[in-house]
Amino acid sequence: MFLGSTTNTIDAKGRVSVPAPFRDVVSDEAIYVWPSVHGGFLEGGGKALMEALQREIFDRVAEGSLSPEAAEAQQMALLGGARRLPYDKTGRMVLPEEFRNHADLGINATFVGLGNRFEIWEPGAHEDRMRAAREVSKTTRLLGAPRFGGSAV
Amino acid sequence: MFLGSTTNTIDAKGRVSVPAPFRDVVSDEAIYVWPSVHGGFLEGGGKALMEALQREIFDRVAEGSLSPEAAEAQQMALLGGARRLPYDKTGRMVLPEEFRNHADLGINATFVGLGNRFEIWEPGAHEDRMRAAREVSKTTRLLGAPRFGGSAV
DNA sequence: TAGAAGACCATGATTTCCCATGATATCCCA
DNA sequence: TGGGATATCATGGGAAATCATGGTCTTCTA
Repeated sequence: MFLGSTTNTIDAKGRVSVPAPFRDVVSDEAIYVWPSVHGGFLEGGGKALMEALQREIFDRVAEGSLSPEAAEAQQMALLGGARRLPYDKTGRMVLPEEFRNHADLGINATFVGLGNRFEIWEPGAHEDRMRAAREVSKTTRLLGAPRFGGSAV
Repeated sequence: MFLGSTTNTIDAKGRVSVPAPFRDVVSDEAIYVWPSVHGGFLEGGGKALMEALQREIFDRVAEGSLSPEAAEAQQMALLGGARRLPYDKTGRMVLPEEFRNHADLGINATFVGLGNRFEIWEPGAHEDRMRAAREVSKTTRLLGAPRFGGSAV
């Protein structure tokens, strides 16, 4: 499971270290990354996630909740934009320039674990987004969240 | 699995480099390509895909979800128009002129990986197609895709 | 025998791999 | 519990391999 946030540096060659905890999650020595259609950041996961996404598209067409046209668009946007990024022995991968541009990445990239997948953000943009996320989550209490005391957050 | 988009140049002889990652996917030293019946682009895959498509036609006739006439039409459109394109030691194949015409290809061709298959587009046309696909896929949320994006959209 | 198609060689640019280094975190034992 | 030894991690740099592409040569065919 992808957990936590880590900010690593991108060197002149476009290389970034994949956070070690993330590396332990995936099976093959690679992660799969694509530009998000929801904003200026990257989404990614392991091989298992890619396969699950494909299967879901297929299943939803079969059950009729997704039109063949929408499925094709989905495949084009997801698979057509995605890339398998293998990392070397030291755990480093190359972020293609197009990806760095999409996420407006400079010399730093923030990896954010989100369970079965993760996101890659420009650190400043991630800060803003986290602030927004905290605002939203204030109104929702999960099991195990403190009921009293503390400033919570 | 075919993934990502790559644009390569077509030389005077009609030769194009098959993207190296694509070459790793197929078993024999060739890919199978045919003009799409859905628009001005080419579709293709490996030997495994061709066999799977044939099998699917056969099976669907057997189970009755496809009439023998429709099956014949499918085979005609698919197998009749398809060609096996072997690539040389350097990974380059020749795109027949009829194919280049169908996809309106000039000096560049964009290979788009879509899982078990791929497409070949004129770069400009592909850009338009990709933009449209990303628009459509915004509305289709798969496996816990992000509900709220960042500041930069 | 001409023309086209296919196989083979050459080259520069890019990418990938490997080693080295410093910093941080982890472990272990007194 | 402290403090030193060890392992892990992120990052820099250089060497080697790969890739896309231009060109030449051979072979088949009409």
